[in-house]
Amino acid sequence: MKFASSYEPNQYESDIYAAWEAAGVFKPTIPTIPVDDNGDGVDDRFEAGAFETVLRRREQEERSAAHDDGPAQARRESTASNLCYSIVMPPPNANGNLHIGHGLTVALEDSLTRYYRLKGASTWYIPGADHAGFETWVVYEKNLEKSGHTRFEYSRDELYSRVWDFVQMQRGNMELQLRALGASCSWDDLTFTLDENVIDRVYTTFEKMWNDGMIYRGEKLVNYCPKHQTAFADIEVDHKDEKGTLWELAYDDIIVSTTRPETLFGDTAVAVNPEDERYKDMIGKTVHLPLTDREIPVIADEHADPEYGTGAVKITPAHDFDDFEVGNRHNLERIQVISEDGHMINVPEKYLGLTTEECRKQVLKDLKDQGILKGEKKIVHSVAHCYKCDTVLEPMLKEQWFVDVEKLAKMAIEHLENDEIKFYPDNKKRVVINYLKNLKDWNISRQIPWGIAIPMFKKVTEEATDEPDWIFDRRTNLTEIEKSGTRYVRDEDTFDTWFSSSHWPIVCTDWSEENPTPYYPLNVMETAGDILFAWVARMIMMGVYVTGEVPFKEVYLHGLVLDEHGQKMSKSKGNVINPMDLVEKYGSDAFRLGILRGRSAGMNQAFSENSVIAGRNLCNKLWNISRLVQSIVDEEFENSATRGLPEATAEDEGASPVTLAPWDANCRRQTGASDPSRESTISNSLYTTDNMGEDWICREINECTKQIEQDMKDYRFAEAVETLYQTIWDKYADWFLESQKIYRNAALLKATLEHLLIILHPFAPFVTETIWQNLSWTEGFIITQKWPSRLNYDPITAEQFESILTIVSEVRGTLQALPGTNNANKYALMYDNDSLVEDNLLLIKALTKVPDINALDGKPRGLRLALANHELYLDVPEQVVAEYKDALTEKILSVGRELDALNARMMNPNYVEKAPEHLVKETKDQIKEKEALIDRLKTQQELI
RNA sequence: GGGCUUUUAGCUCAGUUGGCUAGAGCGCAGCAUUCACAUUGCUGAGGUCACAGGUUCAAGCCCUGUAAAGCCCACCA
Repeated sequence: MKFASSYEPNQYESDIYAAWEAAGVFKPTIPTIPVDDNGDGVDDRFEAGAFETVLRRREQEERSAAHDDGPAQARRESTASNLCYSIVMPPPNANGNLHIGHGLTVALEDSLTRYYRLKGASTWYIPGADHAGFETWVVYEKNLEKSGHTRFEYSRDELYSRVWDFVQMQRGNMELQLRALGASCSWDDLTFTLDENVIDRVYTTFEKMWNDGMIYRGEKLVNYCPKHQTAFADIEVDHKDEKGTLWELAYDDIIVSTTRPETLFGDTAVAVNPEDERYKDMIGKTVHLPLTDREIPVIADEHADPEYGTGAVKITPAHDFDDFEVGNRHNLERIQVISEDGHMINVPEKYLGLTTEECRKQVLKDLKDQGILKGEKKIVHSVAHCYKCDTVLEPMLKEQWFVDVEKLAKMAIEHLENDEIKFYPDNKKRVVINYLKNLKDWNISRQIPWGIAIPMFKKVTEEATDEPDWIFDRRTNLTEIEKSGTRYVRDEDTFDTWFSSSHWPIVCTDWSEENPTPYYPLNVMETAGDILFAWVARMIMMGVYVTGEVPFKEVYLHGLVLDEHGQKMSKSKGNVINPMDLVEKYGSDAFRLGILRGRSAGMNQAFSENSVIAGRNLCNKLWNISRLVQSIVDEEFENSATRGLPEATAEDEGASPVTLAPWDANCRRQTGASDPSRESTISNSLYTTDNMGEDWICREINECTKQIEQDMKDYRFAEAVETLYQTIWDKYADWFLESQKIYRNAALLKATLEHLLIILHPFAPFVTETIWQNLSWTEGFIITQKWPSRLNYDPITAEQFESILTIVSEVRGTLQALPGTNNANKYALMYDNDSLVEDNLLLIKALTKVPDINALDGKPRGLRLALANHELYLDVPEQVVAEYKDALTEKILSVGRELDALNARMMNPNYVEKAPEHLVKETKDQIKEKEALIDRLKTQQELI
C-alpha cells in the first residue's frame, strides 16, 4: 500500500513546493522579454500562430463568451497577450509576517493563477515585497530610541542605509510564508519597492509630470504628526469622533466660538456670515485680539455658519484647513504659532515653548481671569489622528511637493466611464469615479528617510543666477550637485509610498514604451477593498498617464477577514488568527479551502477554524478516495491481460517534460521508476461506461467542471469550492465509489479521479499534487496538466440512475423510521414487475444493506414504499407495520398538503394561461405523481 | 449632509435573468461499526427569508417605505 491511511500535509507540502520551484513550473511559458528568434525584426511573442494550440483553445472560449470589442481589444486580437494571464501580488511588507488578509489574497490569486495555468495560459504571478515606508520607519525609529539615539543624530543618507541593513536582516520570513501557502508565483521576478527599476520608472514619471507642469511646490496646510514629524496624505488620516469643548471668547463685542483657544495667537481675522443681521455693522471694523496687542479685522465669509455656536468664528489660517481657505480668499496673513514638534512659537514670552496642551490650559486660565471666557459647551467633533501612533494630528503649514491631479483624474475617469475595467463588486466602479471627481491635489512629500528620494534640487541662494530655483535631477545619491555652474542641494524629503506603488503593474511587468509587454495590462488586480482609493484609484491614474492604457482589465476586491463572531480582528481584542498556525495545524490546502468558503467580493466576512477543519476533512476524504481507487485499479490492471483494456491514441495524452519518481510505502520518493509495463497500460487506457452509475458520475463531473469554469470567470470562489466539495464527497465517494465496489471499471475510475484532481488543484494544490505523484499514472506534475475536457456518457442512463438514488434513499429512510434499531439487515426488499430494480439487484442490495431482494411471490405483503413509480415492499411483519401506522398517516398528510398546493396552482386560470408551458406541464406531472403516491399509501394503510 | 453595504436555520454563509415544495458547512439528535476514510457512513430535527405596503399567474429575488447593524466621503469655529 503506497498511501498512508490518513493525509498528513506536513509530510509532503514543502517537498512538493520545492519540486515545483526546481522544475520552474511557476514561470510564464511565453517569454516576458521580447524575443526575435526568427530574425524578422518582429517580436515573436506578438506573431499570430506562434502558439497555435493554445490559441485554438482560447478562441473556442472567447467565441462562447463573445462581447463587444473596443479598439484596444481588437489590437490585442491574435497576439501573445491573448494567451497570457498576468496578476501581481499586492506586495507584503518585506520584513514582516503574513497576516490573515495575506492568506486570503494568496488563496484568491493563486487559485486564479493555477486555474488559468491549467487552462493553458502562460501565467505570470508576480510576487512583490514592500519597503513599507512609514511602517518600517516607525519600527526602526523605536529601536533607535531604545538604544538611546534619535534620528537627528544622523544624516538622511546614513539613516537610509541603516534602515536598509535593518530590513535585510529581518527579511525572508514573508517569502517562506508565501511558499507555505502554495503561491505559485514567479520568484525570479520578485519586485521590491525600492528596486532600481522601480525608482527609475518613478523618476521618469515624475520628470514627465514636472515637464507637463503637473508638479508644484506649495505652502499648504498638511496633516502633520508631531511625534513622527512627518506629513500625511489625506487618505492616511484616521478621523475619530471625540468629545471636546466649544469655548466662547469675547473679542470685544463679538463672541467667537472655538475648540482650540491656544491658536488665538495665530488669528488674523474674525469671520461672520454676510447675511447675518447680528454682525452686519461690524464687517470691516477691527476687534482687539485678547492676550495680545493686536487688532484684527472682522470679515464677511460664507464659511461662518450663523446657526453654529455664536455665528462668529476666529480665523487662524496657519492652523486650520477651513481657515486656510478663508485666509486665501481674503488675503490674510498666516502666522504659525505651533512648531513642528508641537511647541508654541511666535507667541508672547509667557507662552513660548509650551506644548499645545499646556498652552491651552494657560490661555483658558488667563482668559477666564480677564473675563473674556464667556461660556463653554461640550460637543462631539471628529479629530484627525495619526493612524500609527494615535497622536492628534496638527494641521501644519509646510512647503511640500504637490501633484495637480486634475488631468490625471480626468483621464482615469474617461477610461473608467468607457468600461475598460470591470469591478467585482461592480458598484465599486462608481465609488472610484466619484472619488476621482472630488480628488484634491496630492501631497507627495514625506519627511521620513526610508523611501524613494524626491529627485529635486534647490538652488543655493547666495549665488544669484538666472537659473530656476528648483531643478529635476536623477542623481539623488548626491546631496549636492552642480549644473550650469550653479550649485543645488537635494530636497531631503521622500515620496509618498503610494506615488511609487501606483506604478506597480507597470514596473512588475517591466512595461516600457519601447518594449510593451503582452502581460500589460494585467488580467486582474486583486486586493483589499480598503485600499481602493489609496492604491487602486492611483494605479489607474498612473497607468493611464504613463502607458495610455488602464493597468488592469478587472479588479477583484476582497473584504476584511473577521473573526468567527463577525468582529474585526485586533491585538487588543486578542482574536487575531495567524494563518501560519492554521497551515501548520491543518495544512495549506485546508487553510485555502477554509478561507475561500463563504466569501464573496467586497464583503467583510467571518472566518473560523471550523471552516479550515472542513477543508482538512475534504483533503483527507480525497486521500482515501484515491487510496480506494488505486487499490481497485491496481487489482484490475493486474488482470488486464485477460480483460484486454483498450488503449488511447497519442493525441489523448497530456505529455509533460517534467517527471518525478513516485513515493515508496513510507511516502518517500524513490529514485527509480516503477514498473514501466504496468504504467504504460494504465496511462493509455480508455474507459467505457458500463452501467448507470458510471454514466451518472460522468454527467455530474461534467456539470461540476462547467460550473467551476463559470464561477472562475465570475470570481465566485466560494461557489466553486462548494461545488467541488459536493461533487467529490456526496456524489463521487458516497454514491459512485460505493457502486464501484460492485461494478469495477478501472479505466473509468482512473479517468474520473484524475479529472477531479485537476479541477480541485487550483484550490488545493498540495494534496492533489501529492496524490497525483503517488498514483503515478500520468507523467509530470498535475500543476502543468491540461484542464480536462468533458467526459463521455449516455444521458439517458445517467438520468435513470437518479431513480436508483431515490429508491435507495426511500428504503434507508423507511428502515430508520421503523420501530427498533439496526433495521437495515432485518428485512428483505420485494419488487413487483420492476426491471430497473431487477437489473440492479446487487447495487441496491449493497447500498441499502438489506439482506435480500426478491421478486414478489403472490399477493403484496409487508410495507409498501412511498415511491410513485416503483412497486416495492419491505418484508416487514404485520405487527411492525401496525406500529408504523402513525408515521404512515403523517406521510399521507404531508403529501396531501403538497398536492393541495399544486392543485391550487392549477385552479388559477391565470397560471395556466400565463405561466410558461413547461412549468404548467411540470405541475400537471407532479400532481399525477402525488396522486399516485397517496393512492398507494392509502392502500397500504387499509391493509393494516 | 452625500453615498455604499448588510439583514435567509443555533452559528457562518449560498440562493446568478422572478418559477422555491428555500440550500450548504459547522453545530444538534438518533442509528451504524472487523468496510478507503471516526478527519467515517446513514437518517433526521431545525426557517412567517428584518418589517409594512405594492407590482405579478407566481416575490427570498423587482418597486416604495420603515427599522436595525456596519462601512466610506465631506463637515464639525
